[in-house]
Amino acid sequence: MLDAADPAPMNTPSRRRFRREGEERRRQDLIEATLDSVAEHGLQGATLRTIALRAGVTAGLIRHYFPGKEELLQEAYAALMGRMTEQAKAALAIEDASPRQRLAAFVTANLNVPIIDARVFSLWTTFIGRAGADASLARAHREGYLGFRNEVEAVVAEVLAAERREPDASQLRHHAIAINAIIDGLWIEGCLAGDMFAPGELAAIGIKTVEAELGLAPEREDN
Amino acid sequence: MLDAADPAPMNTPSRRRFRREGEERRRQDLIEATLDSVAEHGLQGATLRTIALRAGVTAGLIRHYFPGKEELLQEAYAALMGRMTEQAKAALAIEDASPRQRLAAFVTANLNVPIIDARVFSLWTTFIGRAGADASLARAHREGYLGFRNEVEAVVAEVLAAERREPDASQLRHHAIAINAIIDGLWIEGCLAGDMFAPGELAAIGIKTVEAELGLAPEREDN
DNA sequence: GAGCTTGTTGTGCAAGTGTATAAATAGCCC
DNA sequence: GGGCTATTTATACACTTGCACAACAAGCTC
Repeated sequence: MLDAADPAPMNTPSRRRFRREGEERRRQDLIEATLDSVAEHGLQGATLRTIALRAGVTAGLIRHYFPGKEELLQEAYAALMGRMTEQAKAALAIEDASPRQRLAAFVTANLNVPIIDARVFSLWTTFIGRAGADASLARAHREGYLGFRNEVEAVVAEVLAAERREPDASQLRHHAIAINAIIDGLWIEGCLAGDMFAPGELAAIGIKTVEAELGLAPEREDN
Repeated sequence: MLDAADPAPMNTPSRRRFRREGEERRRQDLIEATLDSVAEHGLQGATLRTIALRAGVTAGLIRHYFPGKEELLQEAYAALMGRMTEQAKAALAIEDASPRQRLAAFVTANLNVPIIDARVFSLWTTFIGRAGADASLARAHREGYLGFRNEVEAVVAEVLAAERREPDASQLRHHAIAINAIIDGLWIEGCLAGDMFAPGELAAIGIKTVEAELGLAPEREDN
């Protein structure tokens, strides 16, 4: 049971067998393994050896694709951010829908899987927590946030225009900030304690709250 | 200028001088040093030596007050949570005010310093990020969150009662979840990019959004 | 298939980690 | 002031970490 590392019975010094993967494939695998490691045990658990093990290679290989651990983490964070904003924006791109429907679809998309996901949340917190200290991280976040908020602001403008309302720039900005906050806040609640909410409940609350913020007449119901 | 660590000119093997502080004081200092270290460099940077240096003692002393690093971190987290919920609830305790005023004061308090603070946010993210993996952390958070939400729900009930409204339990719950999300979301935006908002702007948006969610008539203004 | 390139492994190392423990001294009690 | 005790320092140790580098073999080219 002990020392089961040697398949050959004799003193074969045989190395581990391996395959040469394409460069892009390896980088992708390493980045994914990095995200997995960070999500599971935080930055602490993301050691080169852990990452390599998860990617099915040995630690030394990482240095062949990345100058150092720091760069690997940065690329992993960039990949994460890219995926998140891409998914969020995709929800806005539905065709043949009224502005109000598109806004509702946007809220719904952001308050269900796969956006509501404990793994993504864990990654977000570990990286974003360092934004206060790391300037490049802070800038990356700010750009992503502003991009997101501008998307929201654009839809809000369409929704209000369809309602014959004419908000000025300041009001639009306030609406966008508020709606962004509603989505973020509900997203956190869902990620941290998804089992406390019925399926679709967060999305329903989100839509109702957003429409109240914009002063849209509710479909029906009182109080 | 270099090697100024030895006050005695000769080969004195003199140990570092020290003072015996009270037990409670030392524990408090160590916990504070821990929070500072975590806030500044994350869990990675919070080594026993770093913490001890910040607390003005040597690393070995920590083991005299805490069984191990794990326990020190747990106590530090508990202290942080306690302080946060205490501050938040204190804002609700103002006397001689209408329910609506108390709610507004609550929102305002949570969207200004010292609640909006990059250091606290950094601490929150580093600890909460591990809630997905660490069960005790998750439970601690859930209790704090539910306590907070129940406070909100109680004020909401008072506000609506003062308006002669009679929401049922489900509606109350939805309002509390939504308001909680609004505060959390705006809190994050303020912590991450406080300089993007004018002083008091977040609080103003928060109050407006919360009152819209509850269907309270705005003081004045349109659109 | 021989040979070459380079992706990949394995080992080594210095720095740093948490923990254990012995030595020293600060400050109280008499 | 002398002696005791527990706080505090200092050192040691086993272990992990990121990184450097030499050896190796996978798979292409001819």
